[in-house]
Amino acid sequence: MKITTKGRYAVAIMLELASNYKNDTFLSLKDISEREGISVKYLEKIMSDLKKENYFISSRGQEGGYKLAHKPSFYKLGDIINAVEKDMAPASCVKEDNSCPKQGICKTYPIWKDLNDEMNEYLNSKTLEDYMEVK
Amino acid sequence: MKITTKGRYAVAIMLELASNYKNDTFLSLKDISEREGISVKYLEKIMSDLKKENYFISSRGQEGGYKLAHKPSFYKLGDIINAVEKDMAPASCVKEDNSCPKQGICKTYPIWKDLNDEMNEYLNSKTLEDYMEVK
DNA sequence: TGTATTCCTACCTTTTTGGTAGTAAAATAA
DNA sequence: TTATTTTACTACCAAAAAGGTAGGAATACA
Repeated sequence: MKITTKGRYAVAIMLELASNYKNDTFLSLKDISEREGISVKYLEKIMSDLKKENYFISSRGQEGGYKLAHKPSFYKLGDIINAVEKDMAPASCVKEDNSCPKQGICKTYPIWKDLNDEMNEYLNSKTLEDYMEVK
Repeated sequence: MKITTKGRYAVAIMLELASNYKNDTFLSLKDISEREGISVKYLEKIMSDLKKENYFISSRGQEGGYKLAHKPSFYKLGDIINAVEKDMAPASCVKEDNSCPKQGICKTYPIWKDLNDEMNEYLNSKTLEDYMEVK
């Protein structure tokens, strides 16, 4: 039931960028790498997933890097995690494209459904702003 | 973030046994296998994990099988899942034996902590009785 | 006494995780 | 203009976890 490093690192990256939001400067993966102890290469990979959501503005070359495209309160934790994580639901049957043959009969379905709802309610009610460090 | 088949099947098995509780007869893995579509061999493996918790009374041979040692309301979903699942916490840092070097500094810790609390609150507040079919 | 069942220990294949490597493209500082 | 820095993109790979199977021994009952 663990969230993978990808999901956890994605949130860490986004929090770093959120902290830098008011500066309006580009933050490089090298800087994030040093602060978070994650290789630049792995950060790149995670960024490529997050990028699809049009989450940030980037610039190459010296003084380049990333900055958030929106303010921190725009980014829900659930959206960030779902962007990089394959499968967040406790069971695949609670998703829209449920193809389980026991659909409608299964007695455990309500359990995973309720758990999924609990988790989503929490993850969609919180944004980066809620967990930013106060400065 | 998915719960593995082991965790999901464990709950299904326990619900089957809960449904049979009032009969006070032994329910065999063969019967559960047929109803749930899980091989007897895999059921055995899951049972061996659950057994450590002294969850049931068993009998071998003809007319043998398992029955619950306590009434359905005794079994919390969280306990059942934790008995078979290696790691239920969204991140290992929220557990007692946390050995993360960034302990105390990490800005994402509160996120996983809060999520873990939400999940546990739900899973420990529900028992088999809450999800048994009404007959 | 035969059969049905639990019990116990290995083993195995596939998928997922958690990365690394190499190179191209672009932006900027000098 | 040129060297450097940084993002962008594609491939690859090793270790761990998931999801089982296989084979047999022990035991209870009909």
